[in-house]
Amino acid sequence: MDVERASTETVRNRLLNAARALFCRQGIRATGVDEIIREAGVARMTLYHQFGSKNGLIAACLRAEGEEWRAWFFNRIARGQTPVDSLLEVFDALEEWFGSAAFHGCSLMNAVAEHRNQDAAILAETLAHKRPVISRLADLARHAGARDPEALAGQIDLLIDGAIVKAMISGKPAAAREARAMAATLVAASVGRLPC
Amino acid sequence: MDVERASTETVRNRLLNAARALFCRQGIRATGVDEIIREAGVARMTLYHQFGSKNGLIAACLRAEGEEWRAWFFNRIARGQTPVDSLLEVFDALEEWFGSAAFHGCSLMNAVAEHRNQDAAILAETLAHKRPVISRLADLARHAGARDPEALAGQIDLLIDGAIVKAMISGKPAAAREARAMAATLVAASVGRLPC
DNA sequence: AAATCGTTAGAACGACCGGTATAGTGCTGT
DNA sequence: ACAGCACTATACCGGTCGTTCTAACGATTT
Repeated sequence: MDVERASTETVRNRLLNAARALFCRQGIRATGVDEIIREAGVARMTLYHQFGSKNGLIAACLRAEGEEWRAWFFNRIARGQTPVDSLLEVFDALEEWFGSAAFHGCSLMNAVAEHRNQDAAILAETLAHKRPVISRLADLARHAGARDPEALAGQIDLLIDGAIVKAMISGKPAAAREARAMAATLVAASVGRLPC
Repeated sequence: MDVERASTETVRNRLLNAARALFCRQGIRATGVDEIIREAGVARMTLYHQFGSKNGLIAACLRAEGEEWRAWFFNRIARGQTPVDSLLEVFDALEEWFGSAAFHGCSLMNAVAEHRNQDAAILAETLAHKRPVISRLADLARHAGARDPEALAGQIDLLIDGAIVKAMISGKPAAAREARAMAATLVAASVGRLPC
C-alpha cells in the first residue's frame, strides 16, 4: 500500500515536474498535453486520471510553484539577523534567483499575464500566493518598528514585483540591487526618525 | 491616389485595432486569425497581404501599442509645473490608466511574459519601448537636480513596472498612489538635502 | 484463482490552428 | 474601354489542440 501510493505519487510528480518545466520555459498555452506526457514518460490517460484536465494540471502546477517559492523565500530571508536585515535580505534572495539559469520571471505572474481575465482560478491562485508573502513582510516591518507596517510591506511587495519584471525584461539580475537600494531608503524613512 | 492610400490605411488600421483589442483582452496566443479578421470585417487574405503573417501583425501591434502609450504618457506628465511635479505626475497618469475599463496590464510586458524567450522580436520591441521612457525620466531627474539622474530614472521605471503588475493582479488602481508615495520619498532622497 | 486498480499504448474525435490557392468584385488611372 | 490593383469570399491544406475510448498489462488484495 505504501509502495503503491509511492509509485502513484511518482507518476503524478513526474507529470507535475515536466509540466512545470515546460510551462516555465515556453509558456502555458504554448505547451500541449502531448509534449507534457512525452516529457514525463507517462500515458495520456494518466494525466486525465490524475488531474482531470489540462486546466486541473495547470492549477496544480501553479499551487506547487507558489508553495515551493514561498518555502525557499521564507527560508532565505530568515538569514537576516534583524527584521530590517531580513527586509533587505529579500532582495539578495531575488538577485540569486534572477541569476539562476532557468529564470523566466514569476510563473504565477506570467500565468496571470497569459490568461488575462479568462481563468479566475489562476488569478485566485496568484492572490493566494501573495497573501502570505505580504503578511510575512508586514510581520518583519512591525518588528522593525515601522510607523505603518502594512504600508511598508506593500511597498516592499511592489518593489519585488518591479524587480522581477525588470530582471525578466532586461535579463540583468542587478535589478534586485536597484530595488534593494530603494527598499533601504524606504525602510529608513518608515522606521527611522521623522523627516528633519 | 490619396483616397486609395486612405482606404488602404483604413483596412490596415481596422486590422491593427481589432488585433490590438483582442490581444489585449484575451492574450496573443489565445487569439486566432479567424477571430481577428471577423472582428475587423476584412478578408483573410488581406491580413496576409498587409502583414505577411500573424507574427508580422503581432509585431505591428506591439509597435503601435508602444507608440500610442508613449504619446499619451509624455503628454500626460507634461502637466507637471516643475520637473519634480512631472516625476510624480507619472503616477497620477498611471492611476488614470489603471482605472480605465480596458486595463489588463501593459501589452508589451504581457507579450514578453507570454512568449518567454521564444520570439526575440517581442523582447526587442519592449526594450525599444522602455528606452525613450527611461530617457525622458532621466531628463526630468536631471532638471530636478537629482544627484544621480540615471539612477533615479531607473528607480521610477521600476516603480512603474511594479505598479502595473500590482494593479493588474489586485485590480486596484490605488497601486499607483502607493508607488507615488514611494517615488516622493525617493525623489526627496535623491534631490533633497543629504541625510541629516 | 479471481477481482480490483493504476497504468499503458494507441486510435480516434471534432474543433481549431496558421497559411495558401483561386476566382471574382469594384474602383483606379490611362 | 481596358488593364491594374486592392480587397472579398470561400474552399482547402496539413497539422495540432484538448479530450475520450478501448483493450490490455502488471501488481496487489481478497
